[in-house]
Amino acid sequence: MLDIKLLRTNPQLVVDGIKKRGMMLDLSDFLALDEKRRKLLVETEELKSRRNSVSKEIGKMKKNGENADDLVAEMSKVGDEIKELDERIREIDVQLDAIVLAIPNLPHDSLPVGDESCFRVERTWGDVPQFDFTPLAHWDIGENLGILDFERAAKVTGARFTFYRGAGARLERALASFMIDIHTTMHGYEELLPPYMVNTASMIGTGQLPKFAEDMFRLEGLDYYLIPTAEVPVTNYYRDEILDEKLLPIKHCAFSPCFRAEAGSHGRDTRGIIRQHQFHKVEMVKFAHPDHSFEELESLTNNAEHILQLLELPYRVITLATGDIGFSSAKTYDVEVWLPSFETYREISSCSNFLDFQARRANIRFRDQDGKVRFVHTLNGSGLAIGRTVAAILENYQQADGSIIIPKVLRPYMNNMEIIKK
RNA sequence: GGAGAGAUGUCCGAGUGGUCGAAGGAGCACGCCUGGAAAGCGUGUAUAGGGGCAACUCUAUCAAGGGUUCAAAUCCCUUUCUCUCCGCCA
Repeated sequence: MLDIKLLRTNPQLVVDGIKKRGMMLDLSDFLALDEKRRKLLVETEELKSRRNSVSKEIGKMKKNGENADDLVAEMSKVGDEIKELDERIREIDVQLDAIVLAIPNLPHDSLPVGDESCFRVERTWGDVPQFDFTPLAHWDIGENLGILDFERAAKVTGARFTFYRGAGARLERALASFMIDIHTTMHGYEELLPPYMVNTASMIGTGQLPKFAEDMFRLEGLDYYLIPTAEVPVTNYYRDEILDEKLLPIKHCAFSPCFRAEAGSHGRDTRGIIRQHQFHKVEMVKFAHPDHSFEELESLTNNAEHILQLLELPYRVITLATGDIGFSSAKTYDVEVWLPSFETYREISSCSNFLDFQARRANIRFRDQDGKVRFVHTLNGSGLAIGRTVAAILENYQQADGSIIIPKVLRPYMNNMEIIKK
């Protein structure tokens, strides 16, 4: 959520910022409602002030045994007026809320301006593997080795679900443990294992709601949603709290399954495990001092890259353009891993600085040295998406005979298994 | 699921209709004291939103929402959460 005062005092700046996303924003309704609200607010507050002082007066009179019936009758009327005004204000508040919660964050100035094709490549790492045979797609590799079973998953559940089997399942678990271990021991993140369902307030806090309800799985009859990412429970961990400045930046990592309805992506990535309704991810979340959040974004991104370096998977880092960043983000780096069968880099981590956008929604603050209470900056990034990491390993480490060499760093997590073969 | 108790400021905790934005304590900040520190003492210490656009002032906030009342932290209702006992269960 953007600062209401910014919307009020500099609407043009907001409109221009949103325009960079390729979206038109009309704030005239907001400004009219906001002004009307403040007018009513003054009215009702004057009446309340009067009621408060007269009520005190009545109290004194009664104590002295005087008759206050006239004042009581008058205040009864004032009370009715207040009730009516408050009701009108509440209605306006609902409308204002709906408007403000639907406005995305402003893109940071450092972003390339344009649509999703306008990303900027920041760096590439590792050598793209050369094969003296035609490399297979990970779904073919997985099925050939009997470690991925799409057909039975479709029978048991439906499209966009997968059974991992044997060494495949083990690889997935090994990656989760490996990533968490690196982040907790080398990068200084404290692990959280969060609930996999959250309430509406949490979904609003991180920005999934109210705009993107169709992307989520909601439990019937309950105010619970399956989490689309651990970002939601972990960021909301500190919702409505005032943090100690000395503790910033607070860094948490979390392993969790992620559930996404993938509405609107019919026909995209229908094969394999790139786009599933359920996948695993290790997420990194930071709560940072506003003065240092962009430095924290750099190190967060480096932490994600480090995992790929240890796994010896080639990747690149791009800065998303203004038209491609997520609703809540001000700046996003995507880390993209090389997938031989796609002959391209595919997103495996998305690292974002949300500034105070989420903190304002979720009311996460800190007390600074002067005793002032301010919003923190929140950041998060995948570290990494595990299903996509499995896909990358299968494709990049595949051998001519269809077997898979297991990356060295994972072997201790897999009972020193070195190769997956039939 | 049944019965009961509870939810107050950064934290602990008092407060059962009017003088309560809220005692007391801890913590924190500043000052005094000290060679320095601790202890002591003193002072200060909520958030949000209005209006003046500065000193200032008003309103709201004692889990959330609604109600009673001239007036609610305090009374009533609903919801959420926490704790205890029972039941059930991994």
